[in-house]
Amino acid sequence: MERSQIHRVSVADQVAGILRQKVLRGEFRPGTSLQEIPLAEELGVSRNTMREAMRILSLEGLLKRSINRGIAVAQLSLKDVHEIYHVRRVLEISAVHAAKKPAPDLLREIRAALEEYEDAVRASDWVSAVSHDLHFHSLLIRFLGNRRIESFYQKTIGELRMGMVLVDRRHDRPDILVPAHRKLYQLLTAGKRKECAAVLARHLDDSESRLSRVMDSHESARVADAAVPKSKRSVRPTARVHD
Amino acid sequence: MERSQIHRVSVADQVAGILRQKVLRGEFRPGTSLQEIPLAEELGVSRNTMREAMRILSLEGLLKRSINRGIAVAQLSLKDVHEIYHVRRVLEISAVHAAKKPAPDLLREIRAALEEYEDAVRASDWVSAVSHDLHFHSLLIRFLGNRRIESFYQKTIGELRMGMVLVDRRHDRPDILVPAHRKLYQLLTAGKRKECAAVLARHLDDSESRLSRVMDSHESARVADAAVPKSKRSVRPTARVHD
DNA sequence: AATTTGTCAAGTGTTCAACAATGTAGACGT
DNA sequence: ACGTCTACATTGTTGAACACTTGACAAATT
Repeated sequence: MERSQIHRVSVADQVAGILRQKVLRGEFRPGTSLQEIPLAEELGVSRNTMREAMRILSLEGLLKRSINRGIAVAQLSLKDVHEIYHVRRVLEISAVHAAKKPAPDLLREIRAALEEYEDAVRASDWVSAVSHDLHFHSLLIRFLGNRRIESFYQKTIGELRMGMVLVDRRHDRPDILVPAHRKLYQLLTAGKRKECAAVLARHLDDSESRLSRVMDSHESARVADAAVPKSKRSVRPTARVHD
Repeated sequence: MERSQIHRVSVADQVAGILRQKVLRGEFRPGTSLQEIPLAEELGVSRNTMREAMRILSLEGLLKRSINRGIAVAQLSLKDVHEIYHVRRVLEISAVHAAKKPAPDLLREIRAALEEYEDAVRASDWVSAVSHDLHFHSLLIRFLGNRRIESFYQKTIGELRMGMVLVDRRHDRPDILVPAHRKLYQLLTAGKRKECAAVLARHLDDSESRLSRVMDSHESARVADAAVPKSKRSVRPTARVHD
């Protein structure tokens, strides 16, 4: 018996976790509306608990509520992507600057993430590659040693990930970003923080414009699709939204 | 008829707003436990709505839930204060650096906040002074022009404010911090961002150590108080907590 | 034909009442 | 004083009900 924390979490939290995974893995596509009753029945919980779970996710930014009209999976706009990358720049660069004498354990973890990332790329497993890429960056944030910043970063990255699973991977080539990561790790261990920050800034700019380009083409395709009058869309793109 | 947005928000959100105010104004002291049924009846809403409202606030960090034991107003530790000031340093300094050519409207708002702050200090209205002080800093964040960062900052400041209302104002002298703010504004309008950032960093350090000192004395007083066996405490300070 | 109005079903927002699961406090015996 | 047990209080969860909005379609109007 080696459980430091007994596994006691509320059902609502568990449901929120399940939904979160489904959203982040792309099982629920952005824009699709989630209805309380069917989902609650599907997971075998009551409507109230499902509401609580959805409330959690909407506060995390993964779901958008529009009052009396229901809840839908959040849809990232280009502006959102820009904003999220701005967040990343501010936090990750601060983190790198804070890595004056980094903990060896953390550096080891970063190295591990890097290797897994490279493995995934070699195996052409893009989904896994994206995951390890983001994990690499999440580890950088740990240099700040700040729980609040970490959870904010994590939440923000979650939104980004949701936007990334959508994109058709054939349109992007994650392997190109590998050398940048290797360089980052190298500069970090060498203690060249300033240079590392500069490389990181360029890398994030590059990554952002890459994603923006892909999303832009998708966006225009989606809009063109919507122009066809027949298609009944379940969710209005310009709904008043709160939360 | 000149209502741009008809006042349509869910009851749960309104309740959350009311509770938020009460917590931030110090009507609910940190550590006090909030019970669902009495509070729900007091505001004339059902228990479920109250639960939703409390869920919102606990995700904001103002309330702490410990499963099956209830919800209590969050209590800032010295470590929390340190972490929050760390967040402030990272974000506010980034913001000042981003103020290359600041919007004139924003500068005007900052000036207004500064003057209100000074007025409050002259009137010895400490509560109002703290409020305007924090508002001044919130406006700095706007230089980043990033909704996500702003709401994160706002949430963090909320936690801090909750901790500040508790401290007996006689132990601190907010007036001392006025010149620093004036200097910040002055450097900002002069476009001396680097220097402004330096002053800001010092100011935040000063502010943190000031609050820490006051809280430390309170803390020890509180602990000593708790040592008296008779006093029935409604909430255990070391409860396992989630959310 | 185009616009307006009425109707209706579906879904959310909210309430209520109950029960189960858990934690709390006091009584009890040792 | 120390644990154990029991009764009570509170939270967690469920299920059902009702009021209101919304969106879509049909009917009525111009």
